[in-house]
Amino acid sequence: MYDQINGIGSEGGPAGCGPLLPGPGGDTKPLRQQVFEHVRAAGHTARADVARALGISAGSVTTLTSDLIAVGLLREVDGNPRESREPNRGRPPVALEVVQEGRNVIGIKLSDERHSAVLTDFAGNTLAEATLPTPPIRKTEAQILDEMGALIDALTASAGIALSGVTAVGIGLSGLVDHDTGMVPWSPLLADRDLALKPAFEARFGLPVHVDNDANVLTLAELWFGAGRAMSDFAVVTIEHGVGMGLVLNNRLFRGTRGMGLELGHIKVQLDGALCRCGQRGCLEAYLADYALAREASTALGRNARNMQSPQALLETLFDEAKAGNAAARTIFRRAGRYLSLGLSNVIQLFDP
Amino acid sequence: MYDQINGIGSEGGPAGCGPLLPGPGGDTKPLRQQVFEHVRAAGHTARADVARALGISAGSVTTLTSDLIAVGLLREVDGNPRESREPNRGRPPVALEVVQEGRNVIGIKLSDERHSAVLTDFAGNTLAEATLPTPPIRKTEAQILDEMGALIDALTASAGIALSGVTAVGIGLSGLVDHDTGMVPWSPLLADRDLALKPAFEARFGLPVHVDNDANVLTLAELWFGAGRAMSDFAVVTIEHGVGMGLVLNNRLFRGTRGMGLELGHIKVQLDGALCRCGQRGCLEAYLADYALAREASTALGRNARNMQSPQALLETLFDEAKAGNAAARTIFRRAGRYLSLGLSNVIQLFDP
DNA sequence: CAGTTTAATTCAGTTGTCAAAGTAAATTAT
DNA sequence: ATAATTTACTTTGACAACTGAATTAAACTG
Repeated sequence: MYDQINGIGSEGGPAGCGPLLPGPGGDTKPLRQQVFEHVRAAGHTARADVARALGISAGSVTTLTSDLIAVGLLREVDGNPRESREPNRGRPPVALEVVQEGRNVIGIKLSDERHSAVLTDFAGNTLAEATLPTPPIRKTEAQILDEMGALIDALTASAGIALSGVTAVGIGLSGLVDHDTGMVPWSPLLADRDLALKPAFEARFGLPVHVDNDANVLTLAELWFGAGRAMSDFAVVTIEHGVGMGLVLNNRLFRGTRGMGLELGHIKVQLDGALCRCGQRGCLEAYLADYALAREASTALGRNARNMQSPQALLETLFDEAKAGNAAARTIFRRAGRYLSLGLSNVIQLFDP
Repeated sequence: MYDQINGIGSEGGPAGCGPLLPGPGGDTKPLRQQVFEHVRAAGHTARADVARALGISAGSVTTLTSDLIAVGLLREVDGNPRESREPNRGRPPVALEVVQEGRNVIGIKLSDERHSAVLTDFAGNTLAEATLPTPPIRKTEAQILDEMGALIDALTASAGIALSGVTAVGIGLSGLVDHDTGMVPWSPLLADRDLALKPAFEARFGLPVHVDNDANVLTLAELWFGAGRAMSDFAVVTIEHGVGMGLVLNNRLFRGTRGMGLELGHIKVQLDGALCRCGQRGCLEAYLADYALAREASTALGRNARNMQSPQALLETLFDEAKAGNAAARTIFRRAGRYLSLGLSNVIQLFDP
C-alpha cells in the first residue's frame, strides 16, 4: 500500500518531502458536539451566542440544537437570561442548558489507604458519596474489583438508583496507566503488573469505564471545574506518595507519546543523587515523596524514631521537629522545597505556561 | 458575547462545566491540502494509493487531484511507477507528483560569524547557494537587512531568477523568536530588543517571510527531510553558542505556549550552579555552551591561555589538552557531558519520545 | 399604533463526500 | 485471438452539512 513511500532512497523517482503522515491527520469534532460542549461550558447560553462564539450560521445552530433537544441532551430554559443593564432591545434570547437528570456517572479514586467514590449527574451535582478504608497492601485484580464493587453498591443504594441507571464509570489511580487501552502496566496499589483493568471491570460490571492516572484525572478536574477552565495551557503537580504531573496544552490533556502520564517524579534533579524506588539516582521523587522524607527522617531523628510503625507518624514527628527548630529536620524540608522548585522551573522552562 | 461564560460564580444559573473553548476548536486541514501533502510526502504516488492512505473514496481523489492539477500544483507523470516484482495485473496506476518548477523559495540562516542562504525549488532541489562572512558583533535592524539583501542578490544573480520569481523566504536565527508575529524579542545576533523582523523584511523586499528560531528550523528540516520523516514524535537538540531544542509531537512542531522555542538551555541542572548569561544559576547552558567552556578553559589552562584572543582557539586548545591527558580539561568535558545527559533524560522523562 | 432591534426558524442553494456504476488498460485463461 | 479477470480511474446521483437570505417572533421605543 505504501510502495512509493517505503521506497525512499531507492533508485527511481524523487523521494518527496514533508512528514510521512500516518493516518487521517486532523481530529475535528463534529459540529454537533462542539455546540453541545459550548452549551455545557457556558451553563446557560442562547442559540445566537453559540452561533457567534463558534462562528457558524444561526440556521445551523437551530438545526443542531433542535437535534440535540430531540435526543434529550439539551433543553430550553424559561426566563430571559439577558443582563438587564443594557437597553435590552430586540427579541429576547432563549437560553439552552444541558439536561442533567437521569445520566449518572460514577467516579472512583483508588488510593492505598482508602478508596473514595462519587455518583453524580451530568452537570456534576453529587448524588451520593462513599469511602472505603482499605489496608495499605498491594491488591490483586480480584481484590480491587471487590472493593470497587462494594463502593458501587454503596453509591447506588444510597442514591436509590439501579446499576443500569449508571452511564459510565471513571477510575483514577496512581502509577502507569494507559488511558486508551485501560491497561495498568504498574501501580503502587497493585500486586500484579500489566493488569487489564478496563476489560476486567467491564466484564464484571457491564459498564463502560475510563481508567486514568490520578494526576491526569486531577488535571482534567482542574480543566473542567477549577482554575484551569479559562486557561488553555497549564500544569498541575501532585505530591503524594509519588510526584505526578498533568499538563494541559491547547485545552487538551497532554498524555505523552505512549498515552501514559508524565513522569515528573522521575526527572533528575541531581547528578548521582539519592536513590529512587525506580532504581535510578537523583530523581525528584527521591527527595520529595513521603517515603523519601521518611527515610531521611529516620536518620535525622535518631534511633528512637526508627521504632515507630507508621511512616505517616514519622513524617508528622519530623514536621513537628522542624517547627520546633530541629536543624536537621529543617534542612530536609528545605532541600525538598529547593529541588521541587528546580523541577518546576524546568517544566515551566520547557512548556512555559 | 461571553456574558454567561464570564459570569461563573455569579448568583444566577448553573456555572456549567468543561473547558471554556475559545474559538473554533478543531483545526482540520481541508481534504485538498491533505491530498497535496500526501503526494508531496510520497514523491510519486498514484491516485488509488492516496485514496487508500487517506481513507477517502476514489471518486473524491479524482475530483481533488484534477482540481490540484488545474491549479498547477500537481501533475501526472509518465511511466508505470509500479514495482515489477508482483504479477502486475490490472490497469497500471498513473503517478502524480508535485510541480516543482517556477516556485522558488529562499532560506536564510543567520549566525554570528557567517550567514548562509539557499535558493530552492518546490521539491527542495538546490538552485543556488550563498554565504556571507560577517563580523561577530550585534547588528542593528538596518545592518541585518542589508546583509540579507546581499545574500538574496547573490542567489538571484547566480540562479538567473528575478526577485519576483521568489515565492517566499524563510529565516532562521537563534534567540527568542515569535514565529506567528515575526517578532524577535531577543537574539544574541541583534543589538536591539523587540525587533519586528518580519514586517521590516516584508516592507523592504516585498516578499512573504517566515521567521523562526534556528532550533525549530532544524527540527522542521529533520521532520521534512531527515530521520524524523517517519516519526511522529521526536526531539532535536542543538549545541552551539547556546543550547536549543525542537520538539515534534504528533507530526507537528511544538512551539510552546507563547510560540517561542523551548528553552532547553535554561533548564536548571544544578542548585546554585554556574552563572548563566541569562542571569540565573545552574542553567544547562552555563555548563555546555561555548562561552561557558571557554570560561572554564581559561581557568584550567592558566594565565598563558588567558592572553589568547579568540574563544574559538581557546576551546580548541582545551580540547587538545584533554586529549593529551590534562586532568582539569578532561573534567570540564566530562562534567558538560554529564549535565547534558541529565538534561536530556529529563526531556525524555517528560515527553517520552 | 407603526418602527426598530434582536432572536429564532425556514428554505433554497452550495459544497464536500461517498457508493455505485461505468470506462480504461493491463494481464491471464480459454 | 477472444473472453475473463484485475486494477485504476472517472462519472453520476444521492446525501449530509452548512450557509445566506428571507421570514416569523418577541420584545422595546416613540
